[in-house]
Amino acid sequence: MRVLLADDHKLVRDALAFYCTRLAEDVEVLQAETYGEAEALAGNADALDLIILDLNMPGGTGFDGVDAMRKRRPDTPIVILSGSIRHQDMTDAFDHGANGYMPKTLGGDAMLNALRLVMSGEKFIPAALYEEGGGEEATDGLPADSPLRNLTPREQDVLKQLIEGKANKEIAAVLDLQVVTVKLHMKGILRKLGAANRTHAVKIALDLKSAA
Amino acid sequence: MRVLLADDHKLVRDALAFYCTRLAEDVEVLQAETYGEAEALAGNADALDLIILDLNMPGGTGFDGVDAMRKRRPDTPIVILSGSIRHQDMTDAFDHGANGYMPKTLGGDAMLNALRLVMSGEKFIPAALYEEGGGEEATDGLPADSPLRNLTPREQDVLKQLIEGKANKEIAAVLDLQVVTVKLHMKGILRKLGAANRTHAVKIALDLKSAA
DNA sequence: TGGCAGTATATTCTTTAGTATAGGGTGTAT
DNA sequence: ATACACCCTATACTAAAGAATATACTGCCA
Repeated sequence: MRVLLADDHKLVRDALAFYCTRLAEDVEVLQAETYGEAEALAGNADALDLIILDLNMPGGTGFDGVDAMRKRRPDTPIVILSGSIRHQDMTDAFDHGANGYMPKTLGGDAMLNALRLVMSGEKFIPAALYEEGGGEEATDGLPADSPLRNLTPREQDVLKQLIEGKANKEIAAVLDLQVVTVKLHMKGILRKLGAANRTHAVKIALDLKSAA
Repeated sequence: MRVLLADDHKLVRDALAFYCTRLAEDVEVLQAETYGEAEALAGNADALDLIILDLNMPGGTGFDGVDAMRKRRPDTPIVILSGSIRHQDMTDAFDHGANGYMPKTLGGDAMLNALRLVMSGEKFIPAALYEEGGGEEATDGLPADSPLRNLTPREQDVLKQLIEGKANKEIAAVLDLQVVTVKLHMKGILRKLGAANRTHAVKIALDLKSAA
């Protein structure tokens, strides 16, 4: 049995590789540190029984690596590894053809069994995905654990303007601030939402709202 | 290890019991033909590692049997067996505290691995449940007069990446273009959507899509 | 065959976005 | 009283976005 394992953290790779050796009698684990390496390995390897991809790797552009891998290996089960349990990430993963989404918080036995399940042709959907859908809403329509709740009032003001597509200068004019101050709050928003830039922040914020 | 197995069809019970014996070294399977029998067994048995309940048993009134069993055994994983893959049944099952929902169409290996997964503390959610919600759209579902239709194919490619929050450099990498070319298409997008900047364009595009 | 739309690239430029660091002003809770 | 979180501003810098112009290749249509 051959497993392709891609993660930029050596520690995670080692732990995962150890689990993988317990999947069957003879398991060969091919390790990759980047999407590029992973694709190269996937191109060379004769047969693969399982592909494990970390979602956040340097040089990785979201789900493009997943798409590329799915295209290259249409029939090999792909499991997405992720540190987050963001609802959107999970649905995105399955929309991009993944066969499983494994939070790194998953325990060893559960992880092992999840991998077995995927290899037997089923999909592994973490309970968090379902529970999010059935969760109750707070009074203003946002889930209690929404990252949007972590924003300070001023940051929420800025975010509201940002979603309208306004530039920093315009936001500053509306809120009667200096542009530097808008940038300050913007930085807080990007950090708290885990966004790489303002446009990304808009997507994340709208996803969170529509999910609520 | 002790498993409680309730199903009114002897054939199903026998098949399941055989699978259960493969779950571990020494497995004791307690079989029940009705909810009443199952509850009696659950009351007597000292320890149970897994409970498997058929959804449609004579005398069974929907999920009442599940509720009763959950109340009697708050910490034992319960897997619901069902011939149907009705979406409502699945969500109901999880709402009533089930740890898994197994369609009888599930293959042997997959079934075995699903049971293992549940016993390791996770939930087993069949892919059918998710796929119901995440159904794909055959066409893009856009109105014929949508401004999005005025975009050239390449501009739509760029817009798609833009909505993901990607920077020009990243978009260029994904589409195998130079950054200047991305900017070219970007300018076309901004003009055709009447957007002042890329973030504004995302808002407009998402508004148009959600309105469709 | 010439015009046209779409695609792609290069160069140059100005503006905006984003990071970093530093400072000072509120409150409020311990 | 003194931390702490939030808020506002300033300076300085790098990176990215966006505009403008020019060149060039394709396919298509009249």
